[in-house]
Amino acid sequence: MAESIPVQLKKGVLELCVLALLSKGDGYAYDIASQLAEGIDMAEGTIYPLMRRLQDEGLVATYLAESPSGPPRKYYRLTETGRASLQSQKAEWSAFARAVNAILGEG
Amino acid sequence: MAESIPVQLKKGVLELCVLALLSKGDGYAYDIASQLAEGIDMAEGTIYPLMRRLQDEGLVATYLAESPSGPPRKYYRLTETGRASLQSQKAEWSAFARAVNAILGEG
DNA sequence: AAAAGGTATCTTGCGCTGCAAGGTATCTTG
DNA sequence: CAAGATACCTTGCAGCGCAAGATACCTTTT
Repeated sequence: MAESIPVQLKKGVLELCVLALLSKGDGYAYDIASQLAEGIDMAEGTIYPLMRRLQDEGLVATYLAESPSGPPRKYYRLTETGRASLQSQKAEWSAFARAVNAILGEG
Repeated sequence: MAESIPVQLKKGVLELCVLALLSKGDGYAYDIASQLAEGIDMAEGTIYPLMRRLQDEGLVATYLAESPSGPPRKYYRLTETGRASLQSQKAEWSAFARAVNAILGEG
C-alpha cells in the first residue's frame, strides 16, 4: 500500500519546478535558479548538479548560445521524455499535496 | 528575497505531519508510522530518529503506557512549543504549496 | 587601461535525513 | 511451544540541497 507516491517526491519538487519552467520555453541554469529563488528557497549551487542529473536522465538536451552581456549560456530544452516526466511528476505532486492537506485538515 | 520559506521545508514535511497527527491526540511511534505510510510513503525505520529529534527539540514529551496487546508503548504528547511549531510549519507548508502551484500553473 | 562588479558556469566538502535491513522484546493465538 | 503480530530501536548507506569558492567573460567606472 502507499506505493502510489514514490520516495522521489520529496527530492523531486525542485526537479518538477525546473521541468515546469522549461516547459514554457528554453532556459539556462543561472536564470532558472534566479526564478526559483524567488518563489522557493533555492541556492544557486544546487542548480548545476540538478541540471546535470536531468541531462543524464535524458529529460533535457542542451545547446550553447551567446549572451548579450556576459559569458556564453548553456540553454536547456525539454525532451519528449522530459515532457512526459513533467506530466507524471505533476500528478505525483498533486497527490502528495492532497495527502498532506488531508492530514493537516483532519486536525 | 525568498527567505520566507526556509530550507527546512523539504525535510520538514514529515515532521509537520507527525505534529499534525499528535495535535489530534497522543500517539505512539509505530501507530503514527502506520498512519503516515498510508497517505505518504514512509518507512517505519524513519519514525524513530524523527521522534527522537522532536523530543530533543522539545516539541514532544513522552510517557510509557501498557498496550492491550503487545509490548508497552511510548506515547508522545505535543508540548506548547510543539503546538506553536505546528502552527508555523503549517503556514510554511501553505506558502510552499502555493509557490509550487504558481510555478506549475503558469505553464 | 586597470579595477570593480554583474553575469554565468562549475566543483568540492559537508550535513542532514529518509531508507533498507536487521535486531530485540512482548504478547496473543494456534 | 512455535508462529506471528505488535512495538521498540540501531546501523550503514546513499541522495541531495547548501555554502563557499574557483573560473571566466563582459561592461562600466575610475
